[in-house]
Amino acid sequence: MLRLYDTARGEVCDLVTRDPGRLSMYVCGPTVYDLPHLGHGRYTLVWDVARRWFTFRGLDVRFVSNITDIDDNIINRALREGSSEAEVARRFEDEWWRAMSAIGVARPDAVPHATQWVTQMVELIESFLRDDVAYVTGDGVYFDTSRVSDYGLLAGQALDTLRAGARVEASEEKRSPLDFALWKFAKPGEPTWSAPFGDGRPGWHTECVVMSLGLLGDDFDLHCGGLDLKFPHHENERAQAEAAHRNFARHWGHNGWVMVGDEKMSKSLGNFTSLTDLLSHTDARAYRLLVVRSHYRSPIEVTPATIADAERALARLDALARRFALPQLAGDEFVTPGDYDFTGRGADLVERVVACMDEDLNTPLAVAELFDAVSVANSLSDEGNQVEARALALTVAVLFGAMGLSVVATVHDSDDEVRELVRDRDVARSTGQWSEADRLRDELASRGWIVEDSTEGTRVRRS
RNA sequence: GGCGGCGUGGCCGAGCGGUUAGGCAGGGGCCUGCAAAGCCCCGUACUCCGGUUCGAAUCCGGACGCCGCCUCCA
Repeated sequence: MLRLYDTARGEVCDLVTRDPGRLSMYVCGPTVYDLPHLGHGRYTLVWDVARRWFTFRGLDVRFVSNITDIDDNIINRALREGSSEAEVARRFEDEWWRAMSAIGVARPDAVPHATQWVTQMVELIESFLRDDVAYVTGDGVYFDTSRVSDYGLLAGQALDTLRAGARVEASEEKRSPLDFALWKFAKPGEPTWSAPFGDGRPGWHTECVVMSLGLLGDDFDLHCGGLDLKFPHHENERAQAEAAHRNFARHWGHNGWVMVGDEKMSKSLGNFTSLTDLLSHTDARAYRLLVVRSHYRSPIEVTPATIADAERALARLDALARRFALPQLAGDEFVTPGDYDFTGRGADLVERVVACMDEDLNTPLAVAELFDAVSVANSLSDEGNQVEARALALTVAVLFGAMGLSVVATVHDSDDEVRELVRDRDVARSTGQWSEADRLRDELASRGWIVEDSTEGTRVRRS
């Protein structure tokens, strides 16, 4: 039984899906007004791993994640750049998918765009006005949070205690500081959609309720996002669903922050590193490994030291892939167990990893099991037991693949000159000319190649 | 002020009542012409103070330190 921490209940619970054998999940996507940073990278990786794992475990997963393509930040950026909102949104959405593809995060099954769902949002807001759950002010339509009795469930706080600490916003017509905008009336020059209660644009919290319910239906299984969305974003989504008398997510998942020193990485603090920057000098797989080596609900620190650590660990996996000529799995195709016949040690490993992963996606424990198996596979091979060794190594690759991490056996393409040096060195070694062989190795090293001798002759790989 | 989380060996990071977590780095050995890769051995850690227990990193109480949310944020 798959188990997962549910924020609403505050504990790890059985993941009982609406339809047996199927799982619907919605992950709150980005607002496209800037480059994706490491925090976006972490949440997309975490939920990509979850999606792949659920698939590996035999669930038919439907994965929906939105793009918020209209909001204040986009408007401000367009204004600053003298371009249009649509242009800004399109440009950064392109950047987004480029980054996602670079870190190996699979495309969602559906990608709703806020601007495509305005009609449904307007209908929802109208119903709120009709039911007196929302009210109109000078600048928009607001949701009356006092109308939802259990408002604060996700935050774990009662409404009145939330209000006590809320900072008061200036020039506010809201009845309560907790009330939130469902709709913002357009100022001159801003993008606008017509609505019976006044032309304008939708508020952020309204998009996700409408799109998640619209695409996955009432009572869908899993709603995920970064911990910062827990409150107020997800709370506000919940409140709307409740006010609309619709069953919302059965289960809530939230991932922890990326930290910079002792601070959370965030746009407002300005302490972020873009994914593009990271990937310019780091194997994207190292970032995925770094992410799965800690639990998804814990904070992680991404520093040159932790990245370097992950890169070296990854090199160990790639060495395994080279030694056993393992296939490169993961990528767009999801790994499922049906294609493999696990026996003996491999079957035991699968069983152990499944136990770790099924219990609230304990990837760090699973990774520990896998690294143990790496040593065992190498030992078996050292002892000459090639059949068992390779079977176990393959199982390791399959299970990492199930988390979306491919091990890579690729011997990088070398040019003619390099191949000649390698050939010369093999000749020198076979005739015992050690100093010549060493000189050729140094020569290769100076060109950025690491030399590895094997029974099949000299092998080189990029340093 | 309210709510929540965290403090583990040089670093990263699991565990959450009794058994070696794991990785990286470091030391020693094996293998190798020498290396690389690989294997073996080595650190005996849990912020502090009390308590419960045959036994606590793990439970309870307290202290200290740190972080987050309550406001846009993945």
